[in-house]
Amino acid sequence: MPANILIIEDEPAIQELLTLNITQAGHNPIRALSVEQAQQLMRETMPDLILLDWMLPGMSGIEFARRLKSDEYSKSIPIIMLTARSEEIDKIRGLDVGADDYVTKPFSPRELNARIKAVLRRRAPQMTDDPIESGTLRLDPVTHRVTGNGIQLDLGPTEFRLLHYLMSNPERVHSRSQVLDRVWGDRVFVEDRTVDVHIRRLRQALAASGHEEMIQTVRGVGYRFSAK
Amino acid sequence: MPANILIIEDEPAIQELLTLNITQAGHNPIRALSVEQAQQLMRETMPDLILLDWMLPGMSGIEFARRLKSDEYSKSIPIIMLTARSEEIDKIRGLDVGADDYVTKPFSPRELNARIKAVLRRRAPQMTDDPIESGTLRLDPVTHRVTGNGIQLDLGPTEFRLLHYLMSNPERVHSRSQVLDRVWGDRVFVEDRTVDVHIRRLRQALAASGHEEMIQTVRGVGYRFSAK
DNA sequence: ATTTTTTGTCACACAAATGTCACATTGACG
DNA sequence: CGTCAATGTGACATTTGTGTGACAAAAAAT
Repeated sequence: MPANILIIEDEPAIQELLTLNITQAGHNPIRALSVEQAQQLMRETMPDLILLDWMLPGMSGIEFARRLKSDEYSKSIPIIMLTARSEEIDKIRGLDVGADDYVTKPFSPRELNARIKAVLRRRAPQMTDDPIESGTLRLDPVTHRVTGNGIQLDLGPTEFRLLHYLMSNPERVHSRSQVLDRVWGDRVFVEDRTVDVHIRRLRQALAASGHEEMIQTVRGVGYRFSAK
Repeated sequence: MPANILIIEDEPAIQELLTLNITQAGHNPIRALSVEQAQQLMRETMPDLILLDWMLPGMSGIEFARRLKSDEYSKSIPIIMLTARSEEIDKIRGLDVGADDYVTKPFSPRELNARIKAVLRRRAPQMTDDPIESGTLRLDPVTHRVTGNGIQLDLGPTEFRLLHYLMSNPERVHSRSQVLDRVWGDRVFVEDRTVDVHIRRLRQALAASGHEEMIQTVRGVGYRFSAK
């Protein structure tokens, strides 16, 4: 699956190299030579990943990364930092920017692509408005309906959002706090165990249409949705 | 992350200097003035890295390095060679000892620490969320699943973490305390033997999918994971 | 205002997982 | 071949994590 990758790099030669790499890997590069340009481009296209040089004219890459990670709409976008030397990685780590990974220049195309792949795989896919089917179960975000084997399920609002989230990210294990973040909203003071209760209610509702064991418990970690 | 670093150096002055450096860098120096002493100390503590002078009384550093690299139990331990002059580096390189890096005396503390750090980072891959495959065994941290020959293994939380750790660092011997540090957490009061029990449980689970002898016992030292 | 639904939390039950022990087995070494 | 230390193994009590039903407050519907 191709992704939009925003490249923020002021040196044209490296720009070019990165662009080439990303294109060959089947992704869609978006090029910015400065932070200002990047901000402009981000309004137009929401990138799936940002490649960010840490030394930039004007605002430093570090500062920009920190700003991105503190903003509600952009903080979920993974960032890979480009640094000149390996010692700098530790320095940047210490500064506690929210970067997801680091690559040192000069980099090998193989390494870069491997890291891009890893970061993209790690990120949880967004919840869309497209209908989702999993086995005989079907959830339609638009009509707000869930049917299993033809029967319509009766879910409460929270149960619906929970199921929507789980079906959007099948096979993946979700910790309770991850679920709280994504399903309840970002600033809640709700106990972790509350998730358990809602999982149970959801399981009960699913069982009513013959869907048992679609939601699995991974002890000590969280829950997983699977078509099975 | 502090590491045990074995220093093999006969000149007391340089010994002292190295010790100081390593301590300041937050590591734990183990001092040996001769090869014999070093061998003795290696039985007691398994070092994460060896700093080795190439000119030593008795057996030369070169010979010792070669021996270490040919020995099953120590060949995975990285070695940094200390040489008097830069021209000697090429000579030693030509002799094809398995040294991982070289430092010339006199050395700057900064350079030494940088190289130590680099070697340690190279040798100790951190546990990531990337799936790991080893032969027909596959562990996926994201889905929290382990499959062997297609069939899914049923592991407890600790067994999973343990296997994850081992598979992240294969072909390498881990002492019980190292395992406790990395798998259990940083400050536990748990008996060393507890590791043995969990290793056994893990072996049992692996055997259920036909994976025998993937975890080997190195008597007096620890355990090693190997694709075989 | 009253009823109904939804929600978060709690207490308890139950099953899985954990750490430790005692004993069996193995391997190293004289 | 015998001794000793290290490791394998099964059993056990305890701890931990999760399922579950009930309940009251809050929100929504009537």
